[in-house]
Amino acid sequence: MQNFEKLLSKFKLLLKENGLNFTTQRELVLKTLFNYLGHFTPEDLHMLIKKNNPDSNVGVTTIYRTLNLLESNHIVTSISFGIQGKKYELGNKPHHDHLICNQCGKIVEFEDPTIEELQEKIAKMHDFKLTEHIMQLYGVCKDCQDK
Amino acid sequence: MQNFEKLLSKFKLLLKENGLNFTTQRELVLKTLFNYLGHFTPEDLHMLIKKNNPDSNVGVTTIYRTLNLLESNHIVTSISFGIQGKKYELGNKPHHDHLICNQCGKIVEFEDPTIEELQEKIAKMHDFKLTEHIMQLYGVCKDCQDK
DNA sequence: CTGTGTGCAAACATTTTGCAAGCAG
DNA sequence: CTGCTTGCAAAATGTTTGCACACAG
Repeated sequence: MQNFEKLLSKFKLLLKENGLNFTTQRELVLKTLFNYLGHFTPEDLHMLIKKNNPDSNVGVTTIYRTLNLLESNHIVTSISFGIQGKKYELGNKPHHDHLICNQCGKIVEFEDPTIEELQEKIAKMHDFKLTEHIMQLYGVCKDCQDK
Repeated sequence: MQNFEKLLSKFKLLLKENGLNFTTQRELVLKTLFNYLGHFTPEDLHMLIKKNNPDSNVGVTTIYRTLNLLESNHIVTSISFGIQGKKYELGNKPHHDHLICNQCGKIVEFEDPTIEELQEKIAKMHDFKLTEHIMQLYGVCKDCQDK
């Protein structure tokens, strides 16, 4: 999912299938997530949208509702980042986990197939059928260590 | 840290060192955490304490304040369990992670040194100095699969 | 037109804070 | 006594809901 048009079509299709309408607000949320690839709280998104679209008038409520809608359709993913709160990211990347800097809040993504395998093994040992997992490494990034 | 007396002494010492007082409420919180080893939200604890000590009168506020105090002294640890919210557990066990059942909410603890090593390796690759990490595997436990 | 979507305000749930009164040392 | 602690009520957050109006199809 490299370009916005594709993503938008997918979203429109999903809406249609569920008898929902395509609206400016919903498009704005999706577009903002796409343009500022990253991790946002609903409030972050709200402010970003307002800043970039001063003429539009999108309420926080709509952000929450749209994010829930997008999440249940697996277009975005939500993750809880401790003190930073619950954040959303566009779910168009392969599965990955996060490294978080305690000082500046920077979030770095990484993948590690070996860990994924180990997780499966552990789940099996305890007779769990795994559905998802969260792995977050907290620490201090290079930049902050140098300060 | 296998018995309550030891834990209590440690706590009292800590209080003294910081010029804080030892009070019934603080003891109750610690005792409850010790007696019901598990994972509790502040509200869980509040209710447990009230139920087991009908004569005492401990406010939610105190629970929060005491948990923060215990956490900053590394006597308890807090973990965010997604929809289940933030929970606290006594920090007297070696480091471990959690398997959580999406259906019944059961929480199973496990350890895996290999994963710990891999996490260190990943942190190093990204020039992070690791301070802590969170790993939670969500799935369906044996009991719930059988239903 | 009809039904879905929206913003607003109010309701909620959870956690924090200000304060006067209550205990520990 | 002195000052740390407490419970209460109020405030602060973050999120959800009810409702009348607005808009998409």
